[in-house]
Amino acid sequence: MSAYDSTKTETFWRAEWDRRGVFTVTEDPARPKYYVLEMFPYPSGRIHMGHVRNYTLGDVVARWRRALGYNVLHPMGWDAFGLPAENAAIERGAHPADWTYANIDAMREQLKSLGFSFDWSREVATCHPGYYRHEQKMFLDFLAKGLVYRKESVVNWDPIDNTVLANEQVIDGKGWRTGAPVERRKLSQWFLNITHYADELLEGLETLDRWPEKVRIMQENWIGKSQGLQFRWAVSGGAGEIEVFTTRPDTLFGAAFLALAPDHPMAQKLCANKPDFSAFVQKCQASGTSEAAIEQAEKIGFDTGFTATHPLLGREVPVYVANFVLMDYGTGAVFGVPAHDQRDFEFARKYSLPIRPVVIPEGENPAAFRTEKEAYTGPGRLANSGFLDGLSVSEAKALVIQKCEENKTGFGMTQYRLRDWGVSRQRYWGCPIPVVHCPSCGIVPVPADQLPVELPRDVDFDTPGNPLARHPTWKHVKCPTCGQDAHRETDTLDTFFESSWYFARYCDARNESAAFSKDAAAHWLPVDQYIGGVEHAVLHLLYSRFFTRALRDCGYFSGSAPLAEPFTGLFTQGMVTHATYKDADGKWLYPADVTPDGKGGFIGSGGRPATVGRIEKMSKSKKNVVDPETILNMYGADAARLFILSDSPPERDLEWTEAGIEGASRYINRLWRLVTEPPVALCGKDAPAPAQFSDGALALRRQAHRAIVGVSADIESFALNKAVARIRELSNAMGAFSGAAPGDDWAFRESCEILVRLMNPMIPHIAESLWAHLGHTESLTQTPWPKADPALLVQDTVTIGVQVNGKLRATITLPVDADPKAAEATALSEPGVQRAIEGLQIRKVIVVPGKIVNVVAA
RNA sequence: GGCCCCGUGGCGAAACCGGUAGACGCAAGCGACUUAAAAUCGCUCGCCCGCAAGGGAAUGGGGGUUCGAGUCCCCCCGGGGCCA
Repeated sequence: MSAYDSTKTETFWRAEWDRRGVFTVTEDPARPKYYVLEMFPYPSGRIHMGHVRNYTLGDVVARWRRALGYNVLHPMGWDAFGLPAENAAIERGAHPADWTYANIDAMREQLKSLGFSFDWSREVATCHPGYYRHEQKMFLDFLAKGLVYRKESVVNWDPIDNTVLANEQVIDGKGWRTGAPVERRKLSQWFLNITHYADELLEGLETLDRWPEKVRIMQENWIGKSQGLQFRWAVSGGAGEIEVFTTRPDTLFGAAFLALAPDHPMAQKLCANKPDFSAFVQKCQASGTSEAAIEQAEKIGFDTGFTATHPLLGREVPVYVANFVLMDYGTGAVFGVPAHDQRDFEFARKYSLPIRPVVIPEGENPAAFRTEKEAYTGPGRLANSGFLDGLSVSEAKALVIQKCEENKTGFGMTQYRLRDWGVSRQRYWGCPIPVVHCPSCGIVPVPADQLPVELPRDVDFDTPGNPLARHPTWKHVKCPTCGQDAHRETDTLDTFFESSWYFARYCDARNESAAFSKDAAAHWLPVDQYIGGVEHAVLHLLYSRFFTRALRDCGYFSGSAPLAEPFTGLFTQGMVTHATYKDADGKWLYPADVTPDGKGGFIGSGGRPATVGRIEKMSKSKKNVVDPETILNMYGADAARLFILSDSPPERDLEWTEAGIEGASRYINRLWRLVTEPPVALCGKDAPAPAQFSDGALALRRQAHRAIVGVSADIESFALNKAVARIRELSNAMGAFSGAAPGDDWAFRESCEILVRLMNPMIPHIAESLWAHLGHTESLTQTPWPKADPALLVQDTVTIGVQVNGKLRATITLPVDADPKAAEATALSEPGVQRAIEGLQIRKVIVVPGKIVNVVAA
């Protein structure tokens, strides 16, 4: 038999799968459904190793579920709107649409060459009007439902280009292209009311038991629910009242000061005549505006000279303006309790304010307890707090809220860190927001029968700013209500909008009259297994969870089974990393240009020495990238898939190495030889099983049937590196098998057939080829997963360790059902055990059947 | 600073409910085949002592629980993530 030709084999089988249409799926109510989805890519033009890993994981799941008899939906599409297309237009003059569709064509070919079992008939591209017309309808439905509103919001403004910048286009506070300091401008923008669902999104997390704990915690933190008290303090001299929010109403008696955000209206009012105030405000802004930066910065304050009246004590406390109070959070005003908040503590030290403990840890004497070095934030009982004394923290919180509600100075309330989702982008390459601004009717939705509002094709990128806004005709329309001159909204939607519902579109991707039919959604949703990078742990996943609820409330799903969670299972894969290389000048080198010098060092192109740097995530900037296409051409899809599944558990980072892909490739060739040049001549395909097997054949059969159970469990739990190891173990045993006894050929063929089916989800091309070689005409894509024979899974003997005082001294092999007395006797008769207990008294012998014998001696 | 995750041979990793630590692979070494190389096949391969048989200490460090701890508990060190 000739050497394995991966290119020929792989090309043949991909064409064959295509010809037979084996991955095109329709709803089959007779079988259980399984929806496996990988995060769709941005069509940058080329796939990278992260894609290969992501889609290989999904493909294993999809092929395995099909073999188990599920009705599997496994689609693919393109997250096709976004800034890079506009950059290409500016830099190369390519039209964003042409550039995007060309990239899609190129990447589709690349994905196809990896043999992924996608149902390409359901492919979507979010930039296609056939996709975004439904999204525009959703926007209007949300608008009608009160889930969309408009408000003023701050944007990053580049004063040279006269354009709005996305956050990622702002580098160190400067525009990425112009380098000009970015200004903050207020614009009227569209928002989605995600906070309406804050509680539901939080509660829903508890039902997601097949999500990583890590991601659930991230979302919980992001939503950031906190319960507390909002109440009023009167400012001295009749200057007004200040609304204060706190999550620690229990510590009210420890209040030493009141602090306002620098941009709080009351701060502006109280300090209007103070000459130093504006300098102070500038100083606050200099330390940065991010929450993290403020936390690191020194706590500074500005004494307004005013006091505020403590609502329960009647005492006066000073009012400061402080850099650590944020206008965005709560009411922009806090009261400071130095003994129980670290920031307040530092602040009080600096300005010599009293530090009065009011929560005393259990077991401490209230009279003696002091907070000397840092604030005490733990639990305890209230003291020095009048009517609260002796209560627990939670009891005191409830009582203070109750008191404030009784005397009408405040009320209990819940705060969220989560903000509403701003979806307006002043960009061309996005989904147009389907509304018209009319001078007399105001905001008017575009009537449903006029959707989609399509992007105009004739735009220019010669001048900065939004091409839609300066297009000569596009935005000028008649008001749909009154018919007078009006203009279109020129903002487009955030691209997270498209990715918030694409999983639902796949259920019914060619539906022209609706985003998806209720029946199709009811059949396929929710996604049973979603797979992607952890970088989308918060935004994309939270937005999708929100969308599903918003769509539900707009009647998109059938009433009998209203959907809340779009993804019931989530797997977040690790990154693909690679060593970095630099030349003598410190410039990054591509791995492809670096070769080992055989002495542990490396040589770059031109024979110049190269140094190896850290292993890092593959990135273009560090050039430590390996192009999947190069790998495919050299080793084939199966080898690439196998390597990416071997060794590293999928949730951990995977280091791409040349040695690793070489090893995978060698194994593919070994498999080929194992089946095509077997150590035992194969018997006929349908030869009857012999009545008796040799010991060797029996051992091989046992191993093969155990592998079925093991590999199944490993795939189920995403331990694909272990699944690969088990397959290798089985093939190693088969390679070492040399039986010539009657029936050995039958046992070997059986193992071959099991092996090939087990490896099929991972390396499907060679598996198909070997399956055909074994005489089968049916494709593996139609072949059920092998079933283990229970009789071959039971062990009749077991080898266990014998310890003396916890140290291993011997191993013994016993019948599985040996009684403990026999196990003890065998164990004690072992020479190693005898040696170890020589001169000692046996105190006790612990026998755990099937596990261990431990002799305790002294 | 808070919360969460992770530290196992030269390397990537296994080790189920606490019960033989290192499966599987990579790298390395030796040998066979070959005129030679590649490929392939066989053997060795965590550390220390020992020719061996065997023994000793070992899962980041320290302590604890237990007949028995990589696994459970406490403290510390180091790395990573999220939120501040």
